[in-house]
Amino acid sequence: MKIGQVSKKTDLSVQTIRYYETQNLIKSAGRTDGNFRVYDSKVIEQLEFIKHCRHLDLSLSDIKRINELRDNPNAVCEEVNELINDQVKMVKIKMKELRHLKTQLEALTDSCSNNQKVGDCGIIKSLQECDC
Amino acid sequence: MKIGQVSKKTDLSVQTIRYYETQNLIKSAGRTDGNFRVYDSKVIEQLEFIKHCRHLDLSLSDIKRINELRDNPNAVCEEVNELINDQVKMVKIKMKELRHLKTQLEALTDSCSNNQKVGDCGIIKSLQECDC
DNA sequence: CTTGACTCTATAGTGGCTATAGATATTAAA
DNA sequence: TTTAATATCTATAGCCACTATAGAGTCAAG
Ligand SMILES: [Zn+2]
Ligand SMILES: [Zn+2]
Ligand SMILES: [Zn+2]
Ligand SMILES: [Zn+2]
Repeated sequence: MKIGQVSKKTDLSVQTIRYYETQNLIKSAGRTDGNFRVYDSKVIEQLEFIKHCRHLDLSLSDIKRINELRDNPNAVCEEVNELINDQVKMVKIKMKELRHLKTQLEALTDSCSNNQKVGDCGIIKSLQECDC
Repeated sequence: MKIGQVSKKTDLSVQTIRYYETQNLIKSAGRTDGNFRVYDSKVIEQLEFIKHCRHLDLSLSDIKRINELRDNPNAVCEEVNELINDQVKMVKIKMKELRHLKTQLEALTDSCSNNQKVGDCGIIKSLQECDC
C-alpha cells in the first residue's frame, strides 16, 4: 500500500502521515525501488489510534508515550491514567477561562447599540477602561 | 521612557513590546543617539488597551483593526460589534468542543481502575475501539 | 512514448509570543 | 577614569501540529 491509499483509508492528509513519521509515531514497512513508502495494513490501525488520541487533544508526545506503553503490556497502566487525568484538568481550566471570556464579551456586546459612532461606542470605552 | 520602563509599567515583556512594534500595533516616539527606543506615556495606554483585547483572546489583526477604527471616531461602530460578536461565536464553539472532550475523557478515566496492566487497561482498549 | 497522477525531499508559513547570541550603549561603583 | 554590571539593539530559531508550496523524480494507462 502506498501513502495515497493510506491517506484515503484514514482520512489523514499525505503530508500529515509523513509528518507523523518524522515525529516517530509511525514507520513505513519499507520503500519501493522508486523510493515510495510502502505500508502494510497495520499502519491503518496505528493511525486510527493516533486520530482518536488527537480528537481528545492529546499532544503528539503524549501519544508517543502511550504507544511506548502499549508495547509493554505487562507494565502498570498508572501513567496512562495520569496522562488522561492531566488532560481532563487542562480541559477544565480551559473551560473556566472560556466561561470568563464569554461573560466579558457578552457584557461588551450589551454596551453597544450597534449604530453609534466609534467615538461613542460602549465597547471601545469598556476596552479602554477595563481594569482586569 | 525606555523600553524596560514601559515593560515594568505594563507588565509586558520587552520582547513582546518589540514584537507589537513589528506588527504595527504601536510605534516608539523615536530613538536615542544610541539607537534605544524612546516612548511617551501615551504608549502605556495603548499597550493596556492591547492587553485587555488579548484577555478577550482577540487576534492581533483584530486589535489592529479596532485601533484603526478608534482613529475614525465618526465612523459607525458596526464593525467593532461584529468583531466582538464573532469572538463570542468562536468562544461558544470552543466551549462546545471542550464539553464534548471532557465527556469523552471522563468516560476514559472511568474505564480504568488504575492498577491494571497496560494490556488490560480500559483506557487503551477504548482508544483502540472508539469509532468517532 | 507521452500524458497525467502520484510521490519524493526540502523549505516556508501559520500565531503570538519566548529565548537565545553577539554586539553596542549606558549607568554605577571602585 | 577605568571597569563592571545592566540595559538595549538586531537577527534568528524555537514552540505546536500541521498546511502549502516548489521542483524533481516515478509509475501506470492509453
Ligand atoms: Zn475516536
Ligand atoms: Zn458600538
Ligand atoms: Zn482587561
Ligand atoms: Zn488503566
